[in-house]
Amino acid sequence: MALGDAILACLTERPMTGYELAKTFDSSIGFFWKADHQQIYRELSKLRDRGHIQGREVVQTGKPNKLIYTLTPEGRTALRHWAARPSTPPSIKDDLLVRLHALDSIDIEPMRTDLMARLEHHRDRHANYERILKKRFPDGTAEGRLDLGNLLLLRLGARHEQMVADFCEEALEALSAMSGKSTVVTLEDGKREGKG
Amino acid sequence: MALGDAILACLTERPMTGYELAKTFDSSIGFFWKADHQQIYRELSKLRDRGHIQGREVVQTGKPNKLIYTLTPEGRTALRHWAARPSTPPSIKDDLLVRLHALDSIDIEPMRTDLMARLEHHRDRHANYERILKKRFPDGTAEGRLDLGNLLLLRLGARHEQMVADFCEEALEALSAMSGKSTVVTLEDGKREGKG
DNA sequence: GGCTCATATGCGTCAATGTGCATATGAGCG
DNA sequence: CGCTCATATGCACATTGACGCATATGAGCC
Repeated sequence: MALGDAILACLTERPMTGYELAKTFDSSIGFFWKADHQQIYRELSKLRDRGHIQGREVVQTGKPNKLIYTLTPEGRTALRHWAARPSTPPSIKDDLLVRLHALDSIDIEPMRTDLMARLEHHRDRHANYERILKKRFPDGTAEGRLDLGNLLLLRLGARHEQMVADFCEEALEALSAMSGKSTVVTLEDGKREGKG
Repeated sequence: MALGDAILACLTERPMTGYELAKTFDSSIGFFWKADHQQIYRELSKLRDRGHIQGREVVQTGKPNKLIYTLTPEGRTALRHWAARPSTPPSIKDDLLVRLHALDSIDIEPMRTDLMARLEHHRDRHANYERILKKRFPDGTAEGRLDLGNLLLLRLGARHEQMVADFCEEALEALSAMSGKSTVVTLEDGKREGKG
């Protein structure tokens, strides 16, 4: 069980509908955890069956009625129990790493393209984290416990993205230095490799 | 499809049996990717059915016969095709992060215990990566493509563990500073909190 | 003789996840 | 009128993953 607990954790902030949760998993928590709305609705049903959350139907006109879910005392207890269990360190499991392991059996050009896309991706995310950090924690300190958790969370995210971005840069440089020997590097006109 | 490709990537090094692959996934690649022998055998069957690998039975006495799997040309092509597709950036998906997000709804002491365990874990892994790096790449440079891939791989692993370990340390410090206000911090005799 | 260990392969089940599809409606665009 | 978008919920199927169990045998230990 993992997604269920992540949902419980989200609902500690405020009651939410499945739709809102799906959006949350597309932004804040979603930076760390991907879950689409189908997964979330399925999990919500299970949590409701277990009595960890309670749904309150709100009748709407023009839109389908919505179900606002609230944590029950049982849900809070379950969350605390789950949080008291030792966490299992996750594996990295990045396709990039597998490709690096078989670097001499694959084509370099697509690998470079991919690394460049990934570099951009991780830089974007890093910038995003930094933006949120500056906005929510301008002086870099947190007041309450909740804030502290989110500050640490954002810091870890920022550092992680920074690290992976740096790694992509390094890998690209190393590949350039190496591919000069065996492969022609195709760049736009006017640009040239220092080593080419 | 992911594990299958990871297996193909492993088999570019040398032909292996399922048993050897399972051991590989418990050490080198296994630092990034967890897979037990059942998963591997199942995946090997699939890959064999697809013609990506070929099994050669070696009759043994005293032990069950073994099946040494070799990459077929089709398998190599499949690997290259897979490696030419853009990679999907993985999510972090660490229980610790979810707990941080709900920090004010959980118990702090088990959280501290967990962070300490994780700190040790990531430090161990970091030391392990550094050890392998020093052994395989004493001067920090790689010769061929294959070596380059593995050097980059190990570097990323080392940095990742370092970063997470640092993060655990920071989180513990922040928690200590904070818990002095609301919770009694139980430490060994002689130690005291600056803020307590 | 029974115990576990290492070698070597595999099945079955269930939870977790990923992907596609279905339903319902008002609002805005062409 | 048909098209897509945003809101809001959900089912069905396939894959992936985690966990336990089964089989077979030589070697070493008590």
